[in-house]
Amino acid sequence: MAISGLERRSEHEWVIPQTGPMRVPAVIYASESLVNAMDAKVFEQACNVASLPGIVGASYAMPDAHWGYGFPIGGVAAFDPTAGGVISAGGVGFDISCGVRTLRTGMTRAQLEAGRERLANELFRTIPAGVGSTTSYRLTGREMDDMLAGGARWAVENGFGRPEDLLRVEEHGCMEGAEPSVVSQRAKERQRDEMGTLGSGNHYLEVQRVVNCYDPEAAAAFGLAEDDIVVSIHCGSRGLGHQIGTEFLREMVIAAPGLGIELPDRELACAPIESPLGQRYLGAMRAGINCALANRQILTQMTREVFARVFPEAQLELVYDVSHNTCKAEPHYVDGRSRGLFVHRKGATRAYGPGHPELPEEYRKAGQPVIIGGSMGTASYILAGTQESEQRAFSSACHGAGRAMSRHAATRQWQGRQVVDELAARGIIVKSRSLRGVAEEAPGAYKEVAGVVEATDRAGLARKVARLEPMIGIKG
DNA sequence: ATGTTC
Repeated sequence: MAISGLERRSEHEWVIPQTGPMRVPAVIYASESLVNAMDAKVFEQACNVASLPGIVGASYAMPDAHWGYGFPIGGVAAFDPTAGGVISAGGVGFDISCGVRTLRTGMTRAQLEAGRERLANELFRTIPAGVGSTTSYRLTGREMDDMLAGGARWAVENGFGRPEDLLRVEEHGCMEGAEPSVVSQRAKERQRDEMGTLGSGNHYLEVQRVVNCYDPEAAAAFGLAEDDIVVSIHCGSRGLGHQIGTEFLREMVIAAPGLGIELPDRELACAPIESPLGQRYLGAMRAGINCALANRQILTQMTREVFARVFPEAQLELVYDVSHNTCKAEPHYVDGRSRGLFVHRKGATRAYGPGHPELPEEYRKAGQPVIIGGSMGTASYILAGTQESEQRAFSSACHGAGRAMSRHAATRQWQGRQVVDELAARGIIVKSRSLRGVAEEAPGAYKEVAGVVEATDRAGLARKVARLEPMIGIKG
């Protein structure tokens, strides 16, 4: 079946050939049914990205792609700084380094059941969640700058977690090249008492059980077996990342004409990586990445403290921490030679294959853990990066189910209370301070995560390792 | 995503 403008290259790969202002083709990795269900805006946005200066290879969309600000969410694009390549605030997204980490507890389902209700209550009471949530960890100006430079490493040095955690975080917990001095005072003020908060929207803390190991060897390498209890934390850089995104987006829109950049869409505002503005954004964005890494690290420590009260035997070792909204400098092979590229992944996960030097020793054979968050009430997945992913989309994979309808549409279709009750009937405890938020996040408002993961696996972006089913959800 | 519209 022909889908307007798309050529099918293989079962799970679709191409929009280079035309007009496009500098490279657009490539969509998805099944036929996912492509059919995608908003045409995704294809339009992928083509717009393909027209940006210095783009290398192609503009990619992952199987969970949906309409976003400028770039599609589920979009991947790499740029060569020596060829006028650009960096785009909209290409990273507002929630800089939003991501997810998974902790294994060493507990089985039967052990959890004995105290599940109490654990849910304690987590809900302890983990600050929701719009404008704050904590008592209020940072001084100096501490803020140290946190922005040090990320999760700063958090560990300040008592939040264990040094060995850092081996299982991208960038070993600290994004180098962060420039706290170029982050505005306003961004810092917004973040001052938001460290260790979950936030709202699709962010969550979930207690899950491993229900299926598709690749037992890789699952064992990640410390996972069927019936194990794990905890996943999904959140980002809170007010700070949002403020950085807002400010630089505005500045890039204003600066673009003077930098000789013609924008097909003002939401694609960007600056050459080698320009002073590009460098300033890079320094601020990297500080935003560190903020998110530190935030997830602090939340990890808070979660450990809750478990210590309810299940003292639980261990809570970090499996891995991945970021979904980033632009990172990485070497990639293009046409047989290694080039230093800046890879935007917006709603997309890095998925390094086996043997990559960035990976911790014990994961080097299996490949990078790729954590795919489901919606509340549906499964999450752990995948592993593949060797061929490097040739697909610069070692990238999807990040979640992806929304199937707007938040507004979801609130017309569901009541929060009804969603909570239906999940409870299925044995899933969901706790949230916002019933409207629960309605917006109703499982039915998302694509079928299993189909997205299957397409990701079949497209060769990452391979399935394990499926996780929710047991407790703490929502913003 | 977001002190849910500086």
